[in-house]
Amino acid sequence: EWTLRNIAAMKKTHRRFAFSYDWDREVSTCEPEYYRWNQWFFLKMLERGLAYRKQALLNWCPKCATVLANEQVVEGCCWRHEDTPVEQRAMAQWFLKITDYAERLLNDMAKLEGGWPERVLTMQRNWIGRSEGAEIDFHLVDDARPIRVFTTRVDTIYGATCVLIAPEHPLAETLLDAAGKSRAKAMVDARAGRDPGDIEKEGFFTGKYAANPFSGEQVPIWVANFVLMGYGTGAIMAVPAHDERDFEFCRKYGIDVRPAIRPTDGVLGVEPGLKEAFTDYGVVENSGRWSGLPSADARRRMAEYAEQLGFGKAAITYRIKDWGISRQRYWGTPIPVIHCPKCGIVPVPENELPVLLPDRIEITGAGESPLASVPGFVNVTCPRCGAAARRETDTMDTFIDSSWYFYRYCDARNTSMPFDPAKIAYWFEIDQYIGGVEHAILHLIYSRFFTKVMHDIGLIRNEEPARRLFTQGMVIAEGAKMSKSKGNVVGADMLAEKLGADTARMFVLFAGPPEKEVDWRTEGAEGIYRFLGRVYRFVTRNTPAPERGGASDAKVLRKLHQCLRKITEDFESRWHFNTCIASIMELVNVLYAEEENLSPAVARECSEKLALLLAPFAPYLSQEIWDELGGTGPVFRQPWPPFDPELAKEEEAEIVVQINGKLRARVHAPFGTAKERLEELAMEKVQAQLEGKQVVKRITVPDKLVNLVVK
RNA sequence: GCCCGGGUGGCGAAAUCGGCAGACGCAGAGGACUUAAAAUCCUCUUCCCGGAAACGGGAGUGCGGGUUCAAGUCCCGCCCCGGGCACCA
Repeated sequence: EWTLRNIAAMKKTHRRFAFSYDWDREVSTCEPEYYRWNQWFFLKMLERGLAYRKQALLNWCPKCATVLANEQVVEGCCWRHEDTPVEQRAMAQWFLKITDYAERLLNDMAKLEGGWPERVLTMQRNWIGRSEGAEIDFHLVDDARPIRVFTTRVDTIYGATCVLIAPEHPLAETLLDAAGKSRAKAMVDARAGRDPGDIEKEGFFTGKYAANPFSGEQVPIWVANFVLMGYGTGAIMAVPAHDERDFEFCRKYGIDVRPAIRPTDGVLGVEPGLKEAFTDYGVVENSGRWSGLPSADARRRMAEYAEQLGFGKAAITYRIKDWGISRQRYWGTPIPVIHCPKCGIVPVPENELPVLLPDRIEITGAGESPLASVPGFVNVTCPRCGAAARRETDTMDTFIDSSWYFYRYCDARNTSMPFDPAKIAYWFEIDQYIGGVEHAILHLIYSRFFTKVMHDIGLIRNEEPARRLFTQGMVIAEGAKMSKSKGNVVGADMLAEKLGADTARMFVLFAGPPEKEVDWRTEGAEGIYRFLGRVYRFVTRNTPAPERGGASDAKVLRKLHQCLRKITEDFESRWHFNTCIASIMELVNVLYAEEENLSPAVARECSEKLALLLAPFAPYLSQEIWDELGGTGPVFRQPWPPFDPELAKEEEAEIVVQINGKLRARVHAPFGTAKERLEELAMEKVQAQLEGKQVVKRITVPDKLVNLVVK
């Protein structure tokens, strides 16, 4: 940060530089003041209908004894306990309506293009999962009740040969007999915690029929285990001829496969020759008045038609679901509401915030929040009617804390607001944010959501938190990601203990570019230790520097300024600190080689610059050297040293001479030597190899290369 | 299955815009210093062929093609590894 600030100041470009570090080490999110503002935000959202409570099937981690958000379930397991499958539990829980923001979260990604890694944007796009289609009502033949299905391909509706509902679909309750219900229940249970790819498609006929509103045709209604209640309407029309999953299902149960789309340049597939579903767009066929239309037109017009006749409409479905924030943990911000038997859900008045955690509690892990067993916390009076009431005992997901901590940074001691909007207007957006990819669809989507909510409340002007995002690679130790929560960070600590913090830090930076994943090995660390020793020895034996001739001064100064240039440029752009360190090593190697011919002034200059160059990588040694040299104060108070492009310039250009693209020789010439002269020099040099050949073409890149094409 | 990354010496890696492949470091070999060892300093270290050596020649960036005077880098087709998403209708 010191280096970047200084470079920015030097170039007078970036006026502001804000950096974010791991939040739970910086702003303390478990302080009463932080709770207060978490709760304040929650109440604002409640006011706006963005926070709500509902009974739902939720992901439950038995180890954490709490529910989790969808984003926190990884391959059917808890994100903190990767081998513990989550269970489904029906509970009343608090949600934040992130789905209201799905469209904006998606559209505003255009602003992040270029500044955020494409990978992260793609992951968010997939997670939001916008899908355009139509909702269409099929009607029960018996009593005309509608079954609403979602489809992206209305154009295939004449090929629908059955309607499939999810086993937990509300209609199942009324359509099925006792045996059917228990089969449906078994399907739901069999699905829990398993990889969907491993589950075979299964279903059974409900005995009922529904009418296709377009064709009037009556098709059977089946319960199918691969239809998800949580997506779309929980019911689909199966078009086996044009959907792979439907095809597999219908073939298995002998349900009709009937084509309704033909390839644009082909013919309609006809039974029984159909071996697989044709899922591309094409031309609508066998579909009454719609036949002959291209798929894209039919999709649009059929949705409009359904809307006119009142049995459907164009619809957009998102994969993202509302953010479940209730946790049955002790450690978290209490959700500031009171349940009154008369008034229902009553928000805690703002002047009573923050609601704090009780001190003495017992953690039972019994499935209810630990707070529920503290009568002094639970038993309250309703702020509205004064009747005896119960305080909400769930606490908030800690991802709430991390969603806005970086705003709090700018005004951490404010006690009348979460922060002063004027300060945020000055600092934000964040110029550069740094974090791991593992947060692509967790923290990085939540904090974008929070930013938009705060914008809508009128607190901030920016609609995105960070202009640029850098995702550092993970450190892998014994095949597992190194992390605080896993507690396997010992490698780095032990290295620091053995070879010092400077060596440990520099070794990690030297291992590879920061965006790349690294396997944790300590084998090369001695090399860094040795290098730091070499630096220290050079400085100490040259302070004061002995009187010597300066024959190598120019050469050494050139290397020094090349190194300064390299690091300055790299800090501004790529952050490839491994090559920065390599270039300091090169400099030190030159210093060792040329030491005997170094004037005292240049030796001194190099020592000073080494202290500054090393400061970002090895701060302790750097300060040590700085003191040794008689420098005052912290080395970090010094400005970053500018490089002199003139001094960094090579004396002469080295010109590569190629024959037919193969390296044959090198010649030296002053920079800017004319093309003709370079070619002359090159021909001269490789004369022997041109014997008996004819030069048909000459390609010359000034100051770089001459390529002779010969026959 | 779909969408991203990536594949370069014994190892970590470098080559930033199509222009010297392997910088820098680890490991290894040899030498200097030392009674000796450690530490330090110096030299060598992609592979193959020739040479006592200096050096010379050839091959080479996962595989097969292509574009170009010139390809690790661009294009087409494969293989392998890592990550993300995944009965999302």
